[in-house]
Amino acid sequence: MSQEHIKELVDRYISLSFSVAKKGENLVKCQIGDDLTNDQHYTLRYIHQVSECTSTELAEVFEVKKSAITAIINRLWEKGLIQRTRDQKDRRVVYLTLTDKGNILFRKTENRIHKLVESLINKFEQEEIEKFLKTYEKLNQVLTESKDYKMEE
Amino acid sequence: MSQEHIKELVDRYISLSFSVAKKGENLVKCQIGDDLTNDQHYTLRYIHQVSECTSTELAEVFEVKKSAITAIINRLWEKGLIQRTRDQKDRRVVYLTLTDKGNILFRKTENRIHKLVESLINKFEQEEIEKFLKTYEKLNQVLTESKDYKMEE
DNA sequence: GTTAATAGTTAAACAGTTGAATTATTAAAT
DNA sequence: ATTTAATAATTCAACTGTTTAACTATTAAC
Repeated sequence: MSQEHIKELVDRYISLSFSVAKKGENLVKCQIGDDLTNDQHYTLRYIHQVSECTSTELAEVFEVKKSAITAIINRLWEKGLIQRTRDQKDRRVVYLTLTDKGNILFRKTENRIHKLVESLINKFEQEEIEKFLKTYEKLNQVLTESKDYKMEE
Repeated sequence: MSQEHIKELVDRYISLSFSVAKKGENLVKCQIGDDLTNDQHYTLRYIHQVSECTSTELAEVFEVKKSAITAIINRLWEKGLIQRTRDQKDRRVVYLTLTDKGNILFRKTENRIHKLVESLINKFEQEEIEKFLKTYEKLNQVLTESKDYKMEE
């Protein structure tokens, strides 16, 4: 592939990924309302998915430091959406779960987002979506493998 | 499409977009180094692309409020990477351009990012990339049109 | 039984964001 | 032509999310 062609693909990809992420975030924020930020909703989403998890697990999944997780969890905890439970065997560990209030709020917002995406997804052929996600998954894999990429010179 | 299938696609897409964005950001940050944040580099990138622009234009492109742009521009200006020039006809307008220092730094970091992406892009067939970007562009278009999506109930 | 490692928190500092108020300038109204 | 509107940009206070470094509490290793 020529240098010029690569540059064009890169430029297209960078612009797109930025634009799509931004627009997606904004649309999601409209559905979420003022109760939660996007990151907070995403955190609830993960905990809901796995039922129960720890700060360390969240930090690994979100690829941030543990103190960043503490801050987010504190805000969700202050809103009464999350419960902290100490492990009785290993008392260093704190398990995070959704409270009833957290569950209700998550389901409500998730339902709104689901309807939004449903209204968007109809504009695509099913096969187009499948292929897109397949390449996206491959990209994710490649990025994971390149985690420790360093420049030579 | 069945409800269950939609939910699965949505879940896959949300997880992927989050993960890819995060990993991409981290890789880019490694190339940029400590001189710039990703947002700062992206701002330099846009100004470099269009040669000259205003705060209002940046706010529209990045879909944030103008005061957020002022903050970013201030930091770049303090580093001597950006120049502010008042329009002589309409003295409310301030044109933003890269300084020589800004140009040199941008080119250096952009070159490193370019080499990174080049090393990743080889893992894909050209046709796969084209199709992926095409769907991505369509998604971007659909999101743009849905900007004012509101729930019915 | 002392030393290491681990899980989580705290505090200071910073980037990015919003919203409301402000300044300076230009456009519109009548 | 003078007042009123709108526009471009900035400032300030408040907030979220982030990192780094120091710290507490607990468990594992030797």
